[in-house]
Amino acid sequence: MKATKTKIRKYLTIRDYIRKRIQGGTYAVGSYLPSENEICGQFSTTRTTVRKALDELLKEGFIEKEQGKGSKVVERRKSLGLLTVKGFSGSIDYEVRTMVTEGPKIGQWDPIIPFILTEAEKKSNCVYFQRVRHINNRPVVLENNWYSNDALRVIDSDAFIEGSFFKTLSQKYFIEILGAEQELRSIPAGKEVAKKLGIQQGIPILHISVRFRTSKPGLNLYGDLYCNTTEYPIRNSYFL
Amino acid sequence: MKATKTKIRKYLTIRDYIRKRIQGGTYAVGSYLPSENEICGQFSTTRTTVRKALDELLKEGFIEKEQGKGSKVVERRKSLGLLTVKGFSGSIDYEVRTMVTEGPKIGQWDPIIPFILTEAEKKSNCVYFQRVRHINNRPVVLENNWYSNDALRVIDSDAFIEGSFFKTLSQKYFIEILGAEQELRSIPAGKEVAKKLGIQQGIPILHISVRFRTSKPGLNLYGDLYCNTTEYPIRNSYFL
DNA sequence: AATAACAACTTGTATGTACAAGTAATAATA
DNA sequence: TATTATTACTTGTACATACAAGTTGTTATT
Repeated sequence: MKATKTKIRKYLTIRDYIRKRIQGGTYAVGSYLPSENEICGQFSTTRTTVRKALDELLKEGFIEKEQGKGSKVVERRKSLGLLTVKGFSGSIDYEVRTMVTEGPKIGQWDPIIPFILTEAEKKSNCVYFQRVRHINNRPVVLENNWYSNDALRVIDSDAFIEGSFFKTLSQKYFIEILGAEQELRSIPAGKEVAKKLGIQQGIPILHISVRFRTSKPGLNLYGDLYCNTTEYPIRNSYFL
Repeated sequence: MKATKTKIRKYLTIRDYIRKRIQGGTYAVGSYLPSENEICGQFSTTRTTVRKALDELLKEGFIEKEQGKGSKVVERRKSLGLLTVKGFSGSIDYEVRTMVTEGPKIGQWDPIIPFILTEAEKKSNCVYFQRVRHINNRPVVLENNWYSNDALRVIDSDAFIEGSFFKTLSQKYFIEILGAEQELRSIPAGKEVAKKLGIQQGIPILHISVRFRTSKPGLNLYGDLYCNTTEYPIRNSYFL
């Protein structure tokens, strides 16, 4: 018999402790963590172990280190290679306003999802919602989202922190995005999409199917995006 | 006066030593590196330092570790979030055949590049070449590439290892891709692109502008890709 | 007042040691 | 023969310590 001996590993304990405080806002973005020696004191351990914990947070994109100064909490989104909408000319980030146009509500898994669902997901109901992202008051991205209702309950759109679903997951549920798989296609705008994005039918549209893996076991977020890239291209980047 | 004292750091020495042997094929993909203790012996140091070197190679995607077994050399492309062409249904990787259709030759910087060139690049001549990637003997991706001739000389396309430019850079010049920035757009196929991809004009095409950052200072690779995604979507993924 | 030296912090690199835990082949046992 | 235990490797975690190197504010000097 193999007992489920989840050996506690000190550096993971420290990592999780600090991460929760970053997610919850106790350690605010831009501020510095306690020094490595202070953390050593709190957990009665050595710098080797504390530094291993901080290395994890560094890899995960929660902090960055500055020799002689300390470990600074950073805006995590920047360090992930997530797709973002950016202005066509120049590098100005445009203000994106997000409107929830449907749900969240319980529905059926849409066969448009090009990823193979897990057995658990297939058996589960699915939560669906739709959003439209506006730039300069014009609709640019139509986004459908699904996730398993067994893995996470329905969250009312009014409860979205700053209108952001991901931010809500992080700050209220301590759920983080660990990675994603994407499929990109160029397609002519269909009737529905054209209507919702206020463009002519047939205009080339960037279609993105994405599966986000999260830190919550069993929870994947599926997305189906239609982007009007004529004015605002989609950008992403990643570095070692 | 501040002397340029490039303090040698042992773990970087070890990292570079092993990396070159991976790049050059001395440590083949799929094989295991010498054990940490053996490396300790070679460099007369301790496991702490060797492990730090291996951690770097892990981050860079050159190896993966297996407890109780060793450190295995892996195909690096898989661990980078680079865009790859995948089959529409199923997860089979299709065989992609690449044909160099122009160059490499010295030419002008094309104003289509949407990234801001460095001063050094602007002043330098630029090396240009064009490739068409085929799947099942049908053209799917048209790719234009540029780089500064001051940073890297012209490489004859006959010298491409297995037809791959990136593989050539790694194995012959020890130059690695550190990251990339991309812009994605959906556009109607123009006359030239339609002709080279064997499709009708106006069909939606995925247009990707990309800048690859490399490990060689001053060397960026610029790409301008036109992908026919009707049969084969573009995929990429990234994980922490 | 401006500058230089210092002190007190921070993170970075490195040594040395010990034991836990996973893997694989071998030896002992039923 | 088939199973189990042992052994000898591998990587993983953790301790304790030391000094290098970068940052910042204070103190002493000019």
